[in-house]
Amino acid sequence: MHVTGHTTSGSDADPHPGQQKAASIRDVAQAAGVSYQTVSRVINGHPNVREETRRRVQAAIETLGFRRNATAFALASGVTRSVTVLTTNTVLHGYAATLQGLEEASRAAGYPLGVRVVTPEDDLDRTIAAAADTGGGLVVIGFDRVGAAALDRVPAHVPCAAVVEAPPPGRTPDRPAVWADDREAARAATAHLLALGHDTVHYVAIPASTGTRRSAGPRAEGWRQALEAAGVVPPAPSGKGWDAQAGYEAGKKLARNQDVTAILCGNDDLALGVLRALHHAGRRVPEDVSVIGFDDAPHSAFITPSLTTVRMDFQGLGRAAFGLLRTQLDTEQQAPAPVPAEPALILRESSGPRQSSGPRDT
Amino acid sequence: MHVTGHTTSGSDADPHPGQQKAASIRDVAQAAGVSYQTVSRVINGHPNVREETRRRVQAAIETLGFRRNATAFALASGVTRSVTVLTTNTVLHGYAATLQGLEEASRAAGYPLGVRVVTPEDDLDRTIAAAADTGGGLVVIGFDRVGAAALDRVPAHVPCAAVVEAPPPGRTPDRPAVWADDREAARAATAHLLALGHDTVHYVAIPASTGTRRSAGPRAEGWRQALEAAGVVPPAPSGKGWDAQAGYEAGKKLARNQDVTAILCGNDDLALGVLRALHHAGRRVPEDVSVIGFDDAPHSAFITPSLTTVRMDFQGLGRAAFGLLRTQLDTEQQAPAPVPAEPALILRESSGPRQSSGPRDT
DNA sequence: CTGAAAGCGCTTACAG
DNA sequence: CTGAAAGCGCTTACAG
Repeated sequence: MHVTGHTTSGSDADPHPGQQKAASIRDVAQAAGVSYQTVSRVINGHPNVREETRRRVQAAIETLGFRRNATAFALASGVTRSVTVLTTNTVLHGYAATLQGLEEASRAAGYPLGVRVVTPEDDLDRTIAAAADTGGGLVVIGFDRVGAAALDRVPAHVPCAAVVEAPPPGRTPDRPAVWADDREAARAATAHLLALGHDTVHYVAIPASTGTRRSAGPRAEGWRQALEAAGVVPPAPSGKGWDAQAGYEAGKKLARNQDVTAILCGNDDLALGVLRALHHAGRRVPEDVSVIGFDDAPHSAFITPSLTTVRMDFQGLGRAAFGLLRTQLDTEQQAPAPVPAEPALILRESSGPRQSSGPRDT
Repeated sequence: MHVTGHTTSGSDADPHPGQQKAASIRDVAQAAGVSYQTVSRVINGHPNVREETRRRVQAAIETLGFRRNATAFALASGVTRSVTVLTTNTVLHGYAATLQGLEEASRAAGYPLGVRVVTPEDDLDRTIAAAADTGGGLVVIGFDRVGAAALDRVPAHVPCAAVVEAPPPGRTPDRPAVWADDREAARAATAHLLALGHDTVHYVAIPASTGTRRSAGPRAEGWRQALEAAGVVPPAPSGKGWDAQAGYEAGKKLARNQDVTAILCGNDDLALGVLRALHHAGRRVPEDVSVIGFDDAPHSAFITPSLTTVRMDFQGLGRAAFGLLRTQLDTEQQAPAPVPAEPALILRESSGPRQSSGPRDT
């Protein structure tokens, strides 16, 4: 049964929630016997304040429990130290982990963090403007089409950093951005399966982040490159979505084809669905089919069979993106943004050598 | 390989990022040939404005791309429509899904949403004060000890709503709060296993949210009640953590005991670990052991065996909590907060009748 | 229906 | 080293 609590003080109509008003800079000044300007100097750490004066002001601040009004500060100074992240999703592993990294970094730096989800139905420009109105800067997560579109539409004067898929070789994003080399990681994962004796590797794709262009995304490209480098004609990729259900659909079809002995998936959720479909079809993993995922989501090490996958340092990307934004927001010298870890292939139970057992007679 | 992009306009030293200043209320007034006060009336939808005047102001607003400065509005009006959520975690299913619901609801209402993670190392009071300084209200996620402690320390004058575990029967939280009846859900899940013929049900617990009190949390209590109602002495609960690794540790021990034929877990991650441990020990699920989880995380339907679990409407809780906060922030009449769905037992492959096969001879 | 004044709580120059 | 003034962009009463 669902239940809701009551309101604390009962009355809905009372616009004055009791409690005295917060102390202002002038209250402190009066208590310390100085002008409020001097209080401003103290709370901003200005050098030119006599030691004893500073002490007196500090004492008054403590006593009154003064905290500088952030809104007034922002309005008067024109600086807003805050970040709002624009993303299409907050729960899928890649997004959630990136968000986690952003939160960590913003917390360490003392920046408030805002989050706004953008959906395909939204008026992108309105959403961006509203987020920018908050002051501070934007970090946009551009892993998918809508996210990438949002990034494209951020006005040039708005401080902004992005975390994106690996851009095409030689190309560099228009905006400050961070990414991991998932193209190379996909290539390496595919090459690994080939080296295991598989004739080819099938690919279950995540949706592309680019619009109508030729690109199918870095992961698909890396997969294709590895195949072509081995003289193998890439089979048609499948997959229409991000989640396990989409993986299941794609997996059902692949499972029917006895020639399929190795599958690379665009993320671990897809791989989970593929595994399930393979199980339903009675095909063993890794004996009959090898499966490799992407991202190393938390559950991937614990499912059975445990999932071979490419570990991605999304948290690191989030932290780095925050660093990139901060250099635009804060003129003071600051520690360089931490460097994310490289993607790494994690070998587990779901992949193995091609078994030369059964011939291709379905 | 990790790579970072460049900054857009090159120069780090340029404090003026080009672009003209945003239009103010006065700019609009001048363009429309009225006083800025009239502009204020128009943007606030005041009734007493001549239709033609309104139109002229609107036109000027469009032309200049005016957007009301949120900071100035907040300072002058004293109202801040924003929420910041205080949580100990953003990625575990229950937390992430609650956050998702909060984001949805805040977006629908046009409220900016902030997120701040609190850790045991933090000075709670400082963190809370900083979050409250942002203006607006707080929503605290009190599923665990640190979250519950944070909730306790929110000053009385700060608008605040919480999402918590089910409180002890008859007790009601000090603050406006929402919760689901997971006590009853745990009772029902346990009763279901008993009805399936299992002699007893073991419990792998999530950490308790209360401090040193007697309570082990509603889920543990519901489990215990169901056992006692059936005249079964509850075995000692296990589990020391939230994640699959903790479940694996607990599962290893339970797997050794051949008397164990049914296990209820405090969440799906723990259940995943338990499943893995059972697999390693060669005990089949559900033939030898039935396992039931809690929460219905996204992957639970796709693992093998698929997980019987209690579905929790965390998103609904998030939405409801936002509604509870909004009534404190906004005096205008508003639609009542949506009611979350009841917890529901979802039967899948991991649970089944007690097999009377082997006797208890280990 | 519309304008001129005062103020939200702070900061940034300007004077001593 | 410290104070008095003006202003950030808006709103809320007060006058017409």
